[in-house]
Amino acid sequence: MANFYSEEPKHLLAVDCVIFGFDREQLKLLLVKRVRPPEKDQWSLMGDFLQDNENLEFAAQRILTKWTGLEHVFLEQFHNFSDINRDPGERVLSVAFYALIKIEDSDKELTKRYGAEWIDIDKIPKLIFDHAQMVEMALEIIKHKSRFEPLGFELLPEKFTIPQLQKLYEAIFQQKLDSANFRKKILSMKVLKKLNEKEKGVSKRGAFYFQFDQGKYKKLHESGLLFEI
Amino acid sequence: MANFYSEEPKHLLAVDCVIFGFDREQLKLLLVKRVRPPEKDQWSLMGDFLQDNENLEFAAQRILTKWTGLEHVFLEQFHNFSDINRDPGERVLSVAFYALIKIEDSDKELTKRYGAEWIDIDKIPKLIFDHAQMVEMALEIIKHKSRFEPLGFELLPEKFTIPQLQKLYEAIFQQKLDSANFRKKILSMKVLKKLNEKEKGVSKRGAFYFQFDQGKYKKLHESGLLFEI
DNA sequence: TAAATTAAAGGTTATTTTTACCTTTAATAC
DNA sequence: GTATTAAAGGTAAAAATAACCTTTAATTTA
Repeated sequence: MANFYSEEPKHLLAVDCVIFGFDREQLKLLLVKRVRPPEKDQWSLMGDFLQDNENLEFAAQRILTKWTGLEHVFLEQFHNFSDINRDPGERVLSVAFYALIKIEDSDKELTKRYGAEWIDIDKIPKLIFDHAQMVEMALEIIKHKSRFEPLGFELLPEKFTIPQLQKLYEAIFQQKLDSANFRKKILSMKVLKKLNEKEKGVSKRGAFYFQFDQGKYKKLHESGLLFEI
Repeated sequence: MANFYSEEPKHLLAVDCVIFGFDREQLKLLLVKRVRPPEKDQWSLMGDFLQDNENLEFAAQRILTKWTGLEHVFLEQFHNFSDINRDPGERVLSVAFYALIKIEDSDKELTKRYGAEWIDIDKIPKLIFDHAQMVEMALEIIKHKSRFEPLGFELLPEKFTIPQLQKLYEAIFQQKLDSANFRKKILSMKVLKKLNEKEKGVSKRGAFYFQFDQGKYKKLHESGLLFEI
């Protein structure tokens, strides 16, 4: 490939991932203690440098697979952090992604081996660089976005009950919801498929399992948006 | 500054701006014919390479000032385009911004001198690289975002009438709105200040001018969001 | 084994918001 | 001075939301 732009400066580009999970009670983030200087041993998001042979989405997926073993994760870039001194080591721009994963599908062995930990979003420790800002922004974004897009399902197992789904939204929005009204609303959107199977052991009566119907959602979405909580 | 990451690859980073304006009738984009190869003389967004001494926001503002003369423009990064071959010249990642400007405040002399043109969004010509994709995404984003944030005011003069504001939203959403209901809704948000002055020459009766009250909006926004169209 | 307990699931009603119009008003044009 | 037009304000039906109540299906306890 020719050098069309040889006079222009080049930059180090990092990809950092805010990885969200939900353990049936609380929203959690996957964090790790940084293994190299600067700020070695401080809590950090998962990140790496963009390589020449990959685009940003590929790099983010590569990072996610490294730490969780998962291959097809919901991932979205949301902001670039480009202040000149944001990394005390050297100038590095960071492209921040957020990821929504089903904790129980992830490779806990792998996560543990690398020393990563799932931490409640209201117990996040001090983070390196501008990572706290990344987390805050990612939280704002999923809070807003999950009102209009079916993000929630990315955090739950394939089969989930309506009370489980409600707990998730309560964790995201940080507020209690009326269970009867929540049920009505979510069912009125016609994107859930009821299974003939009940959850055991949690409540006496047991709640029916449901599945998110991606196909139905796509149809609705194409015929003018619909999903709203 | 030490070289902490000397083994990592560096990348060319462009900043491209989707610049929106509104001429009282139609949403418009500022476009220009590219002055250098590859794809010289093809229509393009305004862009430049990120320099070492600036962050992304600074670079975007620099580009905007160059083409419009305006200094404090509404600007927001919205997506990175990073496919390895997106630029046929050399690998360049692009950080795309959208800008909302008041056309009448811009330096038309400057715009003209550089050969830039305001083009209706439904008459956009073929664009270089992935710029069409950038425009499409920016449009989607302002369409969604202007429902929940007072973006519209960035595109109108300081003083505007409610029918003017309505026309703008009709251009953004690409649909007619009921004028009585639109008026009620926008006034119910209590972020407009009515001026004791009427628009002349457009309609017989003349419509009162209003101003957007940034202060009131901020107060409302902080006490839980409010703005919604 | 029957009664008590609990959360799921469904139902009801009042309130608020939205939508679709209709009426009045203030200016200009004829 | 009357007709015309769009601005501005008003109204009523319909839809959506929110608050709360009842029934149901299971488990636990007596």
